[in-house]
Parts: sequence; C-alpha cells; structure tokens
Amino acid sequence: MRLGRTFSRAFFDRPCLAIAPELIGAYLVRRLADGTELVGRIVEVEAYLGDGSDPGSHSHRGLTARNRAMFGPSGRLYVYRSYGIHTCANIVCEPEGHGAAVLLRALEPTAGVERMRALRKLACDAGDREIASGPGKLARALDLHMGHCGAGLFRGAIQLRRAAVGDARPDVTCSRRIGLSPDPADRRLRC
DNA sequence: CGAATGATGGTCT
DNA sequence: GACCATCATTCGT
Repeated sequence: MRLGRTFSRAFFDRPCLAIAPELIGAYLVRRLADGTELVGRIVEVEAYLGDGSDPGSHSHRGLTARNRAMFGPSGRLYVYRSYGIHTCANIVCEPEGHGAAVLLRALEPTAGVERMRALRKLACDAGDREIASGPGKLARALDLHMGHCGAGLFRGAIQLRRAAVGDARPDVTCSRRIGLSPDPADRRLRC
C-alpha cells in the first residue's frame, strides 16, 4: 500500500457527481487514540445531490438539526445514525449551503485489518471482504461515530488520501441506486 | 446460494 | 406515529 497526498480543499468544492467516481481507489486513514492506524481503500460510494432533484437525499427537505453538517463546508464528514443502530459516514461536497454529499459504502481493508475485525466483533477467520462491505460495517470497522460529524479530512484522526502516483487505477463503474427508491432521473449515483 | 425479517431509536410530520 | 441512505440471522431451495 502506498499513500499519496491528502486532497485539496478545492477538490471537494465541485459537483458531487464528478467527485464520487474519483474517490474510488482513494484511501481513508483512521488513527485511533492509541496510535493504531486503520486504512482502507474506497471501493464503493454513492452520491446524494443537493440541488433539490434527489428525493433520496437527506438534504432534500432542507436544513435540519440532523443534516446540518451536509450544508456546511466541504471536505468534512456528515455522519448520521441509520435504523437506530448503524452509523453511516458521508463526505460533504460542493460549496457551503448546497447540501451535497457522497456516502462511503465500502472499503477494502489495507492496514490495521486485525483491529478492524475486532471493532466489528468478527471471528478471527472472517474474510477481509466482510469487514467493511457496507456503510454501517465501514463506520464500525473504523470506529467512526456521531462525534465525528463535521470533522475535517485533511489532518488529524481521519484523513482522506489519494492513491500514490503510479498506483494502478481501479476500474470504476457507475450504476443506478439501490436500497431506496430509485432516482427519478435514473442517474448513475452509485460507483 | 437467496429471500425474509426483527432489531432499534432518532427524526420529522 | 411513520419512516428509514442497514445488518445479522434465520429459513427455504
């Protein structure tokens, strides 16, 4: 595994539909309180629009206490609780006030794998694929929680880093959304 | 395998 | 009071 630089702030002030596929192959780096570094390569994301055309987006009905971070500065996390049980993490995109974000749906673990397995309370022989193959699993594996809502991704305990120059570029495919009502315009929101 | 389902609680109407 | 940007488990094939 070779890590590149963090993304520039300007990178995130662009349309979330453009950002989403470019996040595939990037690395999410999580440093725990005891110094353990957990790293995963992003393999699946989903865009949630802020222009009012996406009924599935949390921002669709305007600013609320829960989705406040989604309307805040880009390049930060928007974290929410799902089904009362699970935690999901998004990256806020576009200029402040737009309400656009990209949901982190799955990672391929690349460092700190044993610790992730423990955080997920998985058996020692569980496959790496099980560790972060879903938004709720991903947050649990990296110990992301509501306290991280609004946290920046440029420095500190949670960072998003480009793949190193020369890394094989992953094949990126985009498809329609699943798991909630389909996008009315059938846009390719899932990557 | 795949499909069905209960858990569980904050948020919004 | 309804609705979830989900997951693990259970049951059927």
